[in-house]
Amino acid sequence: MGTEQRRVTSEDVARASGVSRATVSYVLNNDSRQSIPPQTREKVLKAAQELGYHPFTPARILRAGHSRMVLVVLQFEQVDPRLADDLKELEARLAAHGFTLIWHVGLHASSEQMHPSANLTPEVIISYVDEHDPQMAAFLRQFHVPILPLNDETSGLPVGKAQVEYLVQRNWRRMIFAAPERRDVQRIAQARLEGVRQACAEAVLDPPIVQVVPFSRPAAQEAMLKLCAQQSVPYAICCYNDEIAFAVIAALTDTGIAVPQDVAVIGCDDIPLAQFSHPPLTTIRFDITSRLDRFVENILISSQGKPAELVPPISLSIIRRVSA
Amino acid sequence: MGTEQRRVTSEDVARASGVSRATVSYVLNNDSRQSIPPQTREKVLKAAQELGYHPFTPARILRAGHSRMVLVVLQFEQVDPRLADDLKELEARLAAHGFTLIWHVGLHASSEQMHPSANLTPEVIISYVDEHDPQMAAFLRQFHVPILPLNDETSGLPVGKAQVEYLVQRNWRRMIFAAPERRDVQRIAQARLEGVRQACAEAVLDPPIVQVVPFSRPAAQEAMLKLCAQQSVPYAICCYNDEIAFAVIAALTDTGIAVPQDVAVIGCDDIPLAQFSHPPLTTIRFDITSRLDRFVENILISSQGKPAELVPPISLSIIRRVSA
DNA sequence: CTGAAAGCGCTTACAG
DNA sequence: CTGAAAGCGCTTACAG
Repeated sequence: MGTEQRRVTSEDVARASGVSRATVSYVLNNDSRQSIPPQTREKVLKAAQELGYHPFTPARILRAGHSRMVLVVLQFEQVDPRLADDLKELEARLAAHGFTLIWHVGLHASSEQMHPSANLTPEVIISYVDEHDPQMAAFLRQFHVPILPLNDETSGLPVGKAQVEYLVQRNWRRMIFAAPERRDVQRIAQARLEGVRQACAEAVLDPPIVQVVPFSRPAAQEAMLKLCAQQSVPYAICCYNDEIAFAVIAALTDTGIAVPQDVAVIGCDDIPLAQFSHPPLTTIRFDITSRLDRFVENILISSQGKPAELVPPISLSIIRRVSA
Repeated sequence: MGTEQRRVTSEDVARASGVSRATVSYVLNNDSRQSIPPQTREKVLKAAQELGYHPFTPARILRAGHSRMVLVVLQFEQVDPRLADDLKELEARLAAHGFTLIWHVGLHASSEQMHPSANLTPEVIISYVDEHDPQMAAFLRQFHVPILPLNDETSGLPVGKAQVEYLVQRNWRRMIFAAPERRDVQRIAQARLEGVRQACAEAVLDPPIVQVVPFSRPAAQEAMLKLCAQQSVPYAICCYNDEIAFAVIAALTDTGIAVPQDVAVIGCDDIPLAQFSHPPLTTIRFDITSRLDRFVENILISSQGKPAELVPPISLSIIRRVSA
């Protein structure tokens, strides 16, 4: 909308079709409590069409008092294709209740500061981010609406456990945890590491060695060299996620260590490229869909200002390929 | 906001601090044309704080007549980390002009239908999608605001050309184009292929063989086998993008063909994982940043309803690694 | 069946 | 310096 041309309003449509604004609204919203004669209806529809009228959303929201918008907040790095299926499903179910899904994709910390509520008016926030990060928490809070975490703590611990349990079952006895450098995922990384720790303890293994793996090929190789110095093969590496697993495998290859003969590597997320790694990556996949029913219920409950119920934990499955 | 509790309004703040709504607004918006005594200012600020007041955005927008929002529309699959840098930069520059960046991430065709303007009120749309797709075009049009394509046609042709020129320079004479199956990128894929064609013609080479590469490891290998049947090494493969390149390299490896000794592979995008492929992937990187100045200008111009100017083409650079 | 009117919450001329 | 009032565009009781 430019500064120049005035907005087309329902007033304009009313005038053009010779009825009142009320009637225009009734027709355009298909109000079932009114019985508008087909003739009038036609006139209104035609005028609206010709004038290119479309209701101005902010006025609608102001009148209604609610936006029927649900905001998904995530970090840029979290947008991976796996998520798409879940969000598609969520979007469809929400739509059935008249809600619409919108996004805030966090680019970096400072940008969160600048968005004064991003001019958005969601009724509920679905958070994929770490709400325990103070900056992020402040960002989420400024919307003054209920916040529903989708990836809660429960997705951390079980991942580490599942990785180790799979590896132990296949007779690997020495566990390494490949940690990321990225600061924004440290919390979830810690949770996964804790899962690895617990599973090691339960299997009566030594505690895992933690190795940070930088996300550049030379630096990753250097890290692996350091690891080799303190630990001889065979051992298994539980990676924070699939991207770290790619870095680990590349570094091992560069170092001349055979995967999975000498060292097993397991990732997490099952990104689309996982099948194309060399060797193909064994990894863990989340199944969020199973939690969606309860989750949608929670959104509806939250939008009415009532407290949401607990959501059952995410279920995991192992995608077995070659690397472990 | 629940059905239960009433929204806290500037009226409430005014009452609590014993001033008028006008004064509340002046204080909270730091209106420089008014000189409010510090005492009054304090009172208002304190009351607002205590009541947890925050202005209701839709009312603000209705009053102002504009939202100062810019909507970025892209497909889920297009959200890759490379984009983050560009959008960060764009966001920062827009913020300097009082504009805020919001997102619509398209999940699938049908979902576009359901979003009746997604309840959003952007002033300008930045489109990363294929506006020539009728469905997408309809979706974009329903916002009734100017649409600025960021990835225009110019990003297609030059990519294919750059790939071939690099390969020719390194003495590869036989070109293959590895095309994606995904329907949503066919248009841009065609443009890149056309670039490959033109560059081949210019270098007086045979026209490229087009090979569609499915995105699953066995299917990709099958495709490569088919290719091998009609073309013996050496040849070079220009991939639609890096993900296809991963699939191609995996398939070649499975087939026992050496990269880059027998076959060269070049991608496009320089995704973060490109460095970790086996062998490390040679690819092409976009530099959108250089176009950003003009682009931001266009956004400002468009928001005033004036026609935008042409944006200079994206510049490309080769990221040379091992695969080509 | 249709229209005049109120009101959602905000900002900003305008009058004092 | 401060307040009463208008108006952004919409929907929906309410009166006819």
